[in-house]
Amino acid sequence: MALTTARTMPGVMELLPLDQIAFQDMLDTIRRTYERFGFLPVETPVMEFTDVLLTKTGGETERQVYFVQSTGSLKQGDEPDLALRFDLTVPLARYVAEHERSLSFPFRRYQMQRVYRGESAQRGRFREFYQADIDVIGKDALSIRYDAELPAVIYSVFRDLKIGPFTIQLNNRKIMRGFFEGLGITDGEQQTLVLREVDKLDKRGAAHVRETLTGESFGLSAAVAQKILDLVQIRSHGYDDALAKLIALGQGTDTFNQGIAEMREVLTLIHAFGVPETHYMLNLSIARGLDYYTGTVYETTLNDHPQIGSICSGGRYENLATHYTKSHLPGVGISIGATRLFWQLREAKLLGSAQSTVQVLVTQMEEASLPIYLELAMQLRNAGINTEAVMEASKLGKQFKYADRAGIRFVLVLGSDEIAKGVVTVKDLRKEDQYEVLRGDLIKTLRVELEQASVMPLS
RNA sequence: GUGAGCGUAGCUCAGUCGGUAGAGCUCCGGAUUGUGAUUCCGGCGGUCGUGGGUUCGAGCCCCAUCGUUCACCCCA
Repeated sequence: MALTTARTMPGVMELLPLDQIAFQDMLDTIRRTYERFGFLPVETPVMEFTDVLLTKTGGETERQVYFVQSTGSLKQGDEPDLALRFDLTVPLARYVAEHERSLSFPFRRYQMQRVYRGESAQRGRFREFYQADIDVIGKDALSIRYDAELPAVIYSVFRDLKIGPFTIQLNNRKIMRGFFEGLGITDGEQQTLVLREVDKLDKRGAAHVRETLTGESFGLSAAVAQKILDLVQIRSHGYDDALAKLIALGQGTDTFNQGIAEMREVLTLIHAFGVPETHYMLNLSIARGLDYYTGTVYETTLNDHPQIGSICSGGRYENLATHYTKSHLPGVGISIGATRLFWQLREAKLLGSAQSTVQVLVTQMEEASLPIYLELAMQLRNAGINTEAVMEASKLGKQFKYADRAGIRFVLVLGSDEIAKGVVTVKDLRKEDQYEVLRGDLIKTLRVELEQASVMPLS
């Protein structure tokens, strides 16, 4: 029989167990922080009705959507009425609209699930990937203060992930749009196009942006382009500097003034939340491509690895669920692309090698003593220690090799010598060290070892 | 969706002028019957992406096709 090549589609991340453990640790850290800030868990189905998911027929999103169809419906030639979600914000809008009367507002939810996009294969781009989102949704209104809370969450998450220094970059679209208005760019569409172009500043450089803005498609004068560049090249260093730079911008259109006022309040509260001023800055070129952001926008980058790009982004939107309800539901949210983040951290060798979830391996010295090994293993499990017992007789060397490759740090050896003496040999494969302990002291000893191993892992 | 590059062992790759297919790593076994990750020895593993053409002869040249990677677009 001809074999089928075992393979996965491109753009999916499938991991070996030790990497999977590291990835799950990452998700656990994010989840713990979200919960610590008082966000509630939500899960939604991977599939949604097509008409619900594709309310805005934006060419770009529709191109990337995977449609889902049952075999029967496919044979009948029907159009698919289901599709896979491509982000968590649209399902959130549907969720809030559907359960509006049962939810308490402001609604603070977190959601960590996989989303699907028909991307063409490219480094760091996935067709299936995890997003870890938080959003705060208000009924009728939502205080600007929540815009300052999210950076505090972002700070805590990335601090706890221990992936090196990072910077939360802040901007407000009202500042940008208001500024463009003042320059005579009053058309909303045109403003959006300029926003997108300006957003490329850090990647492509000022010269490229200037060239595009003064080029055919935009047709802006050199003087106007220069004024835009002068604004969007503003960066701050520290809290006082950020406030000073905002004040120095002076007055402008109503939208502009409102943006400045919002940004000032957000900065003041971020300071009050205790986010160190080394970890945030104004970057007036940040715009985000998505149309629905209306005020504050965020982007977070790793200081030592700028090529990784944004590892967390989001912003304020004026109305979440216009397509599903007449209620006015403003919100602010962020999204961490967990799959891409993990992948790029691994590529950049920023992840230490993970240890197995198996904490202790009980080796099999003599087949006749198997009942003793099994009993010992159960005692350890009952004490809360993840324990694997070797079930098949083999050479001790093989059993050690197995433990080493499986990432199991502690190995117990219990042969006739130990049984006679009433002790167990504990070997630490990472420290290359071994010693005997009394059977009665084993659990206490292992707890101390495991505690030390988790606090100070040998990399 | 637009443009460019690359397809040889599980992985990374070599393969001269067109002359019957190679290495390293990995994996399995042994050296070592109570000790892994080092070392040494042995073994498993390929329809050279697929189809056609040129040729006495094609991994190599030509055409097509599929796959894949990169850039743009967009995005986490």
